[in-house]
Amino acid sequence: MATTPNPDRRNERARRAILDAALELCSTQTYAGLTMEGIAKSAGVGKQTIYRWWPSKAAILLEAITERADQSLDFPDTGDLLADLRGQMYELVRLFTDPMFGAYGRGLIVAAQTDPAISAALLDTLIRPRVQLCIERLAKAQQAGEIRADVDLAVVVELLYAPLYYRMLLHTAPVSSEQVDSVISLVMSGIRP
Amino acid sequence: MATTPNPDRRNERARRAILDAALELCSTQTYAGLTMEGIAKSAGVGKQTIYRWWPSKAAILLEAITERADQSLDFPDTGDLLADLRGQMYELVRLFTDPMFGAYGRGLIVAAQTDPAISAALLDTLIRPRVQLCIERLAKAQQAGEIRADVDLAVVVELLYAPLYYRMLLHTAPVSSEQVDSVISLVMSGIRP
DNA sequence: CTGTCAAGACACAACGTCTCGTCTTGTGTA
DNA sequence: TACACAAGACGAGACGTTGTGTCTTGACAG
Repeated sequence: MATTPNPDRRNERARRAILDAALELCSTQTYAGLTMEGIAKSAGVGKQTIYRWWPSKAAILLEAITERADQSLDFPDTGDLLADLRGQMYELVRLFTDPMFGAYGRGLIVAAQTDPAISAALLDTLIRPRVQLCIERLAKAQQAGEIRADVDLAVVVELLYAPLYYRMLLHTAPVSSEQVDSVISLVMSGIRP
Repeated sequence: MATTPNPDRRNERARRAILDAALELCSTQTYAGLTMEGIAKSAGVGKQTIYRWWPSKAAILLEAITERADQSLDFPDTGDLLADLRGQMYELVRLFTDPMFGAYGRGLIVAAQTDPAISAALLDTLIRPRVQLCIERLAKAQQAGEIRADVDLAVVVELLYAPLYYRMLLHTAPVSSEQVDSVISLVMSGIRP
């Protein structure tokens, strides 16, 4: 069909089966080993049903992940900036070192290198909202005088999180909570009044 | 042949043609569009000749890049730490924003996600030697009292360079010399005595 | 009764292996 | 030193395999 499909008549059972099969297969093997045919077979679904609703396997994964990641989007504010940052970043370390999430997190970033649509969706739904929340938390601290007024908070966020992505993607060393502590310690001493 | 090929009888002309064709094709199209058959055809070479000497297209690119990157491996030491860092990092920005290098740099990192051999080679030949040189330059500054004695220099290097990789791979914002300036400025104020 | 569904056939592209016949190269012999 | 020759690297491309994305079919649900 060249015409756009009708979402009202969509079979929810098939959608669920496809998303679940994609995550299931991705945790079993590598992202590279994930195929449309594999997903279709494992979900008990025709290939056309997949191609009707998703343009690529990366799009499937992105939807599956977004669905699960929507929860726990809030950045804590206990009044203790260090503790809040540490808690949030430890959580990210947990995700990055989780074999399942690690596999498809890397897979999505890989897909984003060649597929601009995936790149944009990844940024819009996962990365940027969380960066924004971190900036807002830092802004409160800045207003409270815990951070120098001239510091660009967007740069601080990059400084905090980039080393985690760096290690995850380049495999120079394992992502760890020790790394988080070192990074926070150095960055904090650079932005304190 | 199951036996290993004899390097002494290797045809240098074919090797050159393959490496050149790989770089050429990689700059023309995307890394994903790079195929063994394409390289073979473009180099005027049989596929077997490629498979005899390289296990994957990533291995070809790695060798081609290493060959060119060997030069200019030294980290400058003009006595001015800030200027030295800035110069070296501007150079990296230039590479990352170069369309050709950008394409196969990203390609190599992508390949490293699924191929441990590529990952190891990438680290050993390109990443770690340069990280080491940066650490050594920082160590001199530390001995000269420009950096606090308790600062872990390996973390500093990650803090400096990770944001560039972060932007290159996640496409949150363009890699730029302005970013370098912000990062250096924040990091320096965190490590000064 | 229109459109989605599961199933699978289809043409295409790239993979990695293989088999040719040709040409090159290192080595042993004179 | 000169040369002959076997080993093997070469270009070309056929081959079976796998995954791609599209199309067709008949069943069935909104």
